Amino acid sequence: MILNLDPRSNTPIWEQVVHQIKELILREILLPEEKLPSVRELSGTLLINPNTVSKAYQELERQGIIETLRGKGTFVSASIIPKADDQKIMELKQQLKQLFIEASYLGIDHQTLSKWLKNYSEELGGKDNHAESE
Amino acid sequence: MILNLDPRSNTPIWEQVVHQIKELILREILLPEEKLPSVRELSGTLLINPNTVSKAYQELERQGIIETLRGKGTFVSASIIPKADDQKIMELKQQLKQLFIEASYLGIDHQTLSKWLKNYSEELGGKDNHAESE
DNA sequence: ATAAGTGTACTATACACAGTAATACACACA
DNA sequence: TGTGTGTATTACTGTGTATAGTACACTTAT
Repeated sequence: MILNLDPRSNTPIWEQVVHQIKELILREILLPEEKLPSVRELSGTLLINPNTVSKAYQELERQGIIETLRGKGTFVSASIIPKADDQKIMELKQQLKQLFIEASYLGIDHQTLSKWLKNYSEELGGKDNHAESE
Repeated sequence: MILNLDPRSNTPIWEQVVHQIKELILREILLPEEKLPSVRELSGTLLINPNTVSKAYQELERQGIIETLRGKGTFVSASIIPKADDQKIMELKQQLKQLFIEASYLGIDHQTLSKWLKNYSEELGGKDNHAESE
């Protein structure tokens, strides 16, 4: 598995791993029940510390996205149920608001942002996107 | 000036100050040419270090949003011109993509996000919203 | 001139966290 | 038994935030 990591980014490496694996699952490149690379293997290919990979896997498991079986490996969860965590939704809205403000100062209006969102939806969310009938 | 700061947030205090002042300007609570509180005054009311306020002001000036006059004070820029910085736009799109992914795992679709964006636009962007002729 | 108020610069310190490194442990499976 | 899993622990380094204190340059009003 090859991920795009930026050591100079301000977002921690383990968080970048979390983000990109979630994206791979959304894109259905990683399928339910599929086995992920071992901690040591992935740390080898990504040239990062095993502890960093472990931290990413633990965070993904905490979110219910992957499951780990001691001695066997880590696997994509069979069914990923979207959790309507109110706390996280509030944080997301706050983040969206901040993003809108930054966009405003770049001369980008909300309609353009919505258009981009729609593109991302078509590009990534081919799964439960209710798009089959379109 | 009263801002809502969260010392336990992972975003630095000076960055929170930057964000909230940008929002106040968008809301037209802070008007062009208006004087901002002095570094020492704001650090007093916010109970933070003057250096932290100074860092926020310097970042705002770097973005062309405020202007500082030595010995006189800091003021909101007379005209804030949206700069179409390609680099920043790319970062914004990346951030929006990540936000969409997180939303997907919370069961929120792109249409809901667009609706929220529209709300923010009406709530905040009453200024140069090209809404005069519409 | 003098004083007060402005932003700025500099050094030092404390603290938290990311990341690395090395090691050891518990479990599954052939 | 041996190899490959994930996990836990400890120590160390580096980076960045924030605080604290001090000093400087400038503007304005007295």
